[in-house]
Amino acid sequence: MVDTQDTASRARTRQAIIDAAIAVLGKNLSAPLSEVATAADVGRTTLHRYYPERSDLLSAVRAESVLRLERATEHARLDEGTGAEALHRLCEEYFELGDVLSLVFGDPHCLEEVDRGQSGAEDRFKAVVERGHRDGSIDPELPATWLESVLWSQLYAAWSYVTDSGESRHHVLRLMLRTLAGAVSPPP
Amino acid sequence: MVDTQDTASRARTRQAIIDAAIAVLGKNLSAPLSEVATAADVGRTTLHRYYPERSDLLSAVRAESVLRLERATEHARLDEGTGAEALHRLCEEYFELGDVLSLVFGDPHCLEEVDRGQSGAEDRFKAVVERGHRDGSIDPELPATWLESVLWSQLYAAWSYVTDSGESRHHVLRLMLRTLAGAVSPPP
DNA sequence: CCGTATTGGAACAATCATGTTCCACTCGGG
DNA sequence: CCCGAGTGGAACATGATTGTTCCAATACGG
Repeated sequence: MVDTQDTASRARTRQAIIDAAIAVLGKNLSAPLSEVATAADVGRTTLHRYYPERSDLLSAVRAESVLRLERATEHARLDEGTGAEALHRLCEEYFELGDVLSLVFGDPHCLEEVDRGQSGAEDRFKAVVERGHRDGSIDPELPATWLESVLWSQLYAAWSYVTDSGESRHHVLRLMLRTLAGAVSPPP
Repeated sequence: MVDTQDTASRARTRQAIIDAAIAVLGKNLSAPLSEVATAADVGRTTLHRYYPERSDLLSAVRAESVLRLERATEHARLDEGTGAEALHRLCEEYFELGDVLSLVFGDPHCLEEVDRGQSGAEDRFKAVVERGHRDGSIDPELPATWLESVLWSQLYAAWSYVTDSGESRHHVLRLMLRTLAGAVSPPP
């Protein structure tokens, strides 16, 4: 924290470390730091230079995840169309985050962080669901908190399915959007 | 393995260890053995007496999980009614397994184990889904492998929701069965 | 081309989970 | 009541991960 300034070179290294950390720690949150270093194509010494303690790296990784989630949420334009349509777009955007999904899903602390970091993320989600309840696109018996769980678990399931079933991202995204649409829509 | 016999007392201790291990390792697969021992209300020494190495404990825990899954599967009477009804019953039964869900979901090795242990578990599941495709109760665009992912992720989400939202098991089960029913049924 | 910034490797201490051994305690069945 | 099965605690060795230090090599900008 001594110098907030990063030269171009340092910025690149720092980003490489974060990216590698998201990938490695996403698969296994208690993976050794040496693995992260290797994945980042960086010496373990260098890693410690940028993030002296493991917890520092974790904080940075969580912050980066929050950042990407915020951007994705913006892209989803949550206040347009029906509630269900908004959820649909939100899933499309989140799905693109790839490894971040595994990380956020596997790290209990991370979701709390998202709610604190992103101003009122939880409230915004709740608002979307309740709009869906009113406009008839979302089953009113399903509370926002439960749908949040469903959304995250499906995203995680879909991303895992991509990585270890070999199906194309696009195809799996279609599958997930279909099951999710069915899950939230009111029964006929 | 010297004596396959357990006295009543040893059997009780062994079971306490397994139960504690399922609970603790379900929350965190790389939790230290001392935590398992504490949760089982047993000395670390005793734990090592029953399961000399960590891998021995893991094997035993996986075996117990497979056993419980087998029993639950039997109770579900997979060959009765429509495919969707069979899935519905399967979820009800699996949901009762509680902590086992977290464990199986969090341990990649465990599901493979289930498939090897339980004779053709994967095939039986596939058969149910395909029956559902034919009888019109399950959307034919959703392959069995994807539905298996959805089922497990929803079970995990539901169980987590119970443990850290405080809602009653029964209520959450209802929520889950509703979202799952919507997810698998063909679109109107 | 020079000098500084950045890096990677080696060697080290500290910590923690694991696995082992030994011994004293106690609980329960005969 | 007594004896053995079962247990728990303490102490120890080991290996892996973490965090630190120092130094030589290299890359990069001026």
